[in-house]
Amino acid sequence: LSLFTKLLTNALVVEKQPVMSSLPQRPLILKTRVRFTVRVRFLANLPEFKYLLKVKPVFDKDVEEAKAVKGFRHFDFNRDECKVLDVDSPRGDLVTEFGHMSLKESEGRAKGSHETRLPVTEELHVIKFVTQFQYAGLELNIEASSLPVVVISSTNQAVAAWASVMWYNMLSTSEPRDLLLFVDPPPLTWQQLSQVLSWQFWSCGKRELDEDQLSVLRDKIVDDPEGLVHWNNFSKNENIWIWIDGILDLIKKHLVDLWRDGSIMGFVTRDRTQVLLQEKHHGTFLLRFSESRKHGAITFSWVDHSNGEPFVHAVDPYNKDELLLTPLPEIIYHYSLRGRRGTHTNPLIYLYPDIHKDAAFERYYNSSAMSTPKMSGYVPRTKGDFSDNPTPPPSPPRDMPMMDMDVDVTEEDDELFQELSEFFFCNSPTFDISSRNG
Amino acid sequence: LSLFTKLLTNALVVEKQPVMSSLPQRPLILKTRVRFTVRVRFLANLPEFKYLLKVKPVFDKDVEEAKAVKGFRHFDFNRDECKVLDVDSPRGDLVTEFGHMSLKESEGRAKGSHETRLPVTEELHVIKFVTQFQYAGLELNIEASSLPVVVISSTNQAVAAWASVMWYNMLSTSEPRDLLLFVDPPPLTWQQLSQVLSWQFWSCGKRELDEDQLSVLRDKIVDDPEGLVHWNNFSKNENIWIWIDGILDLIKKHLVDLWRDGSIMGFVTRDRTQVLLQEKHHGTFLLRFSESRKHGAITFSWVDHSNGEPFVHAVDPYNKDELLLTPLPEIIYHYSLRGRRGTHTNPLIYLYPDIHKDAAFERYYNSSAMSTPKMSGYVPRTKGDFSDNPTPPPSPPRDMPMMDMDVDVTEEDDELFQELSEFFFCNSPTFDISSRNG
DNA sequence: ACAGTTTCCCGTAAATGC
DNA sequence: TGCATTTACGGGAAACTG
Repeated sequence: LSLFTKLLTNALVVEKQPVMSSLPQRPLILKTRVRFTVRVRFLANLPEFKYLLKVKPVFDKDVEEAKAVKGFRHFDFNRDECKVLDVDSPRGDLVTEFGHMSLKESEGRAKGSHETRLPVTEELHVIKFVTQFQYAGLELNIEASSLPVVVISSTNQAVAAWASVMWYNMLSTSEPRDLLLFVDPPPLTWQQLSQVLSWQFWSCGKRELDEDQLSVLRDKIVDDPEGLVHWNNFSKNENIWIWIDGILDLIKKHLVDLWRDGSIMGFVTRDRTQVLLQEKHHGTFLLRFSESRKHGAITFSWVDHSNGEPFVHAVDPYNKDELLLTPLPEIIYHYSLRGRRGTHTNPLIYLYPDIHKDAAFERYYNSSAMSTPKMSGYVPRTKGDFSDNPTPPPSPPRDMPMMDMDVDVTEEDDELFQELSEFFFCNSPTFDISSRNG
Repeated sequence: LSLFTKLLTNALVVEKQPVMSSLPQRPLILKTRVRFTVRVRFLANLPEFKYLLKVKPVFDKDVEEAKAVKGFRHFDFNRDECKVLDVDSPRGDLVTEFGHMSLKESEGRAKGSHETRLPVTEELHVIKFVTQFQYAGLELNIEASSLPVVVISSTNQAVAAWASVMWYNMLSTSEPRDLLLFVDPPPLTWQQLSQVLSWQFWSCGKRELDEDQLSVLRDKIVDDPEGLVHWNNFSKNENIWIWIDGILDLIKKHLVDLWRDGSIMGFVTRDRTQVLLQEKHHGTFLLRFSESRKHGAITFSWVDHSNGEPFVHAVDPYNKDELLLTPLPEIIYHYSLRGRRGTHTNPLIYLYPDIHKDAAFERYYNSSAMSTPKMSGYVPRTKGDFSDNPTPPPSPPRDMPMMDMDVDVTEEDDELFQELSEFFFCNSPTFDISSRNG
């Protein structure tokens, strides 16, 4: 039995509580003071080591990069205990679970000036698991490392942290782990970025971005002659990502159904909206996201032929608060404009190109909510019955993930390394999508 | 200089952060793990004791009652430090401030069965401050106690805790402190309870309850032939208080202006609404609180003469979520009913008895928000400009209070005791109201 | 199983640090 | 002073516990 020195890690981010789905996801975002769980699994099936391997988690162990960056933060685990690997009955693997883990910032921090420090969401850390044991006169130090971890202290940093995670992933498919990636972050090609963005929409709304949508995004995001996207424009100066993230959140919370159905064109410029609608029937409308509201908002534009010339109107966008109170299908159903002499009419008839709105949305009308709202006689309205429980996307970016980590220990084996690295990407949404949507 | 053994305390609850208002309030509700501040002041002006008095806070010191109740919880302070009394420049008093205090439940809890335990919101505790010093060969133990403290662990317990605080206050004006009051809580007279309730409305909405409103509440609350109100009916079985508290919260968050103006009749039965409205002009309406919604909701009823017979309509009540999005004056302004042939009219014309709605509410209309909402052309709506910042009531029940406590140390002095006890009640809202509103 | 109680943690606001 | 980062804590929901 020859043993090894080089170790491998694969990190799995899992749905929160009991759904121990095994869909692999990207690196980790951990929030200080918030509980997470790590499961460590010995890759080689060696039940004879039961109770012999004592594993200890260490934060940023031997991270040279940390010393190179001034003001790099230090963290510790709130509990600092070891666990002994035990046999996991179904598969017979050696595993253990660190539950109730959480991070706290530790004092010994070399405070660098603001200039020289990396923003916290660009600081990459790792959690390593170390074990030491004797066997046949041999003493071995085994180590396994997590994928990079972004440590945040407040949920308002999660958006920026997620941008880092995406950028990191696109750049380090098979390269060695580079914790200083954001000291001088390389640009992405539009091809790379569009792919990640599309995954995000799949993850939140069960549908990727189509060519037209991607084209609008490309025009917004790419301003480099060579078609590259620079980190600073993506997540710092222009901060396109914060805008996209607001839309993803809006979809996830209030528009999963309509987005999955493809009823939301979403990314269309005003000009193009004008062009598309004016040659359509009176009352044709489309749904697009607000380009100015940073926290995600959706609006509808419709064409009006009643004055001879086609005229395209647009409504002030609806944000999350409003959609929480009234789901979009209901808003569309009840939308009405005051005409001459106090008459009211609903100008929304066909969803672009020519689907009657009821054909598109009828299944989401909620009978009790759809009666004229706030009418006399205490009409009971049960609001949001179908929007309060949208099918939750499996493990979406915006959830703070539990950390469920298979620490895979094996002999020196570059092939396996390669295999697992690919595994990480192949099981990502892209793969799933291409096999589902053609 | 003769000294003393009997000590006195007066507890002041103060607005949260910097507003060190000195409006005295009732006993205390403290939430575990939430910071509070206690200021301790030596009543006698004895600057020569500067730096000689070392004060230590102790939770439930020598509380015999605690031992009598099975499962009585124990708490400790998260920090356990002493402070030395120093001279406070403006007044020359000896004071000190315990900042960053918080409570945590301690282990040594005698767990009683559910049956025998007091509900946590009926468990009364005290915080005592002890100091020991030598003077002229005399060694003295000085102690001062807070008014009773209700310790909760979650904000959802604050409503029930506040009920306890009110009940306690009405019953222990000048009696000795009884921490077991809720083991067998005495009833209140309607006279007593109505007074406290009225204060609550003053505190949240700057206006007390009038005779008509109190009469409706009396009919709802008193079911005892002798006009007594029993604790079980007030805060347990029927739990009238949770309903009233929801309304108080609604007022505080969304209706302070209208309530202060007296525009909200609020407590009116449906029957009486019918009687009042049907003899009024077409379009007369009144505002009343929902009697069924537990979390506070308001509705309007109006009389319609357009079909010959007066008919009184009512609208489905608006709750906090809805009022957050659209302030009530705006809702009333925009309310419209679909009539025959698609015409819409606003049935609300006169606020009962005969004030035109614009006369009553015009000052609360927000110009940009009042344009027809969600019309075409991206009409910018600035929602809630006048409702997001209602004048906050000074130190309202629903805020988790900081604890700012004058620990008043004096010689044996029953008169002062009496005086301070009265002070506690005389500076309560009642007094203020009667001197303001006549 | 259940009800009372506590913990968990997002999201906003405020405080803090540099 | 301004901006980046952390803390505070209400509120809803889940977890705990007898």
